[in-house]
Amino acid sequence: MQTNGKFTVAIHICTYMHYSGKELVTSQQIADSVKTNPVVIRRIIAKLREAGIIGSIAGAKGGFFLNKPVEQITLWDIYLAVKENDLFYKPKPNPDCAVGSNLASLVDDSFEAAELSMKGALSNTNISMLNERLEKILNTEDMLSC
Amino acid sequence: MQTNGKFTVAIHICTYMHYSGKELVTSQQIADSVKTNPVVIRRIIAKLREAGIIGSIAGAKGGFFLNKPVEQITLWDIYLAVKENDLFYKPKPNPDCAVGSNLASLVDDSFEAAELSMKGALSNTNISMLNERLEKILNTEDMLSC
DNA sequence: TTAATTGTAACAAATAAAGTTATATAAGCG
DNA sequence: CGCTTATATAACTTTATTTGTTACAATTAA
Repeated sequence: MQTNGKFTVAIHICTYMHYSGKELVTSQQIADSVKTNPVVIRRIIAKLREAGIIGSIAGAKGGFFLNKPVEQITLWDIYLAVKENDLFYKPKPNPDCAVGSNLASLVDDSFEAAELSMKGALSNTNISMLNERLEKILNTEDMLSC
Repeated sequence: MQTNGKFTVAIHICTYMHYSGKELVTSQQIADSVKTNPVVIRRIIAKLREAGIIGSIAGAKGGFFLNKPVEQITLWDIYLAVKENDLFYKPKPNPDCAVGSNLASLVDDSFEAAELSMKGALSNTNISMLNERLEKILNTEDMLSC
């Protein structure tokens, strides 16, 4: 998986939670769908929780739930929630070189603008829409759920 | 460095080549500016060469040169030249799960649109502009070049 | 012919990401 | 209350990716 794998898994988590129709899903159930470990899922959910996208209930019969209307959970919200680094690597200054010592400030605006430009594309899609697309695909197939 | 480190270094390479004012620069000179190994530089240049951005001359007194007018080398051109993976991780389908088996096709359009949306921001800036910004900064400072 | 340089393969080291184990905490239920 | 199931999170291990290094063939100027 790449650096951005968390984003994709986070979308998977939200889509799965909505699609399942259950009020509460466990990290184990999600992990089965994603084919990974429950701890990996809980780590990503921790970030989605901080962002107010997911809520959790501890203890027996506990689990996770979507904490906002699915129409209001966009891919951009999820992107921001799980983002850890800037999109592009910020060069470390090399003080011995005119170019190397200033490169970061030269590209900073462009890098920020590029990342922000994705907002438009990613805000267009929300979890409700992903679920609609999914239902449409599944109506034309026979498919097992997990 | 992140996955996108090559992009930043590639910008550094082009900016350095133009700023140096030399007709030919060696991978060693660039490596000193970036603070890395000449082979690392040549690997990135190999991609910039494939994209027609940089040309090379082998042998003694050889080196690299910018193969296009600096006004026509945009950050988007460089991004495409050194890009190896898609911007976002494409989920591997999990055939045992309705969500997991279809997620890739659900997010594909959004992911592609997000990546393409950066074109606007990154096409706005070219190597000539970065050099102008650099000269402006250096005029107000005293700085060593390497 | 020698020295300097690119081009590239092969390998090593470092880094980052993901996966795993372990354990504390919380809550439902008999 | 004590057992079971679940989250929360820390610590550690494993794996994968990226970067760095070494080595060497090919090229060209002097």
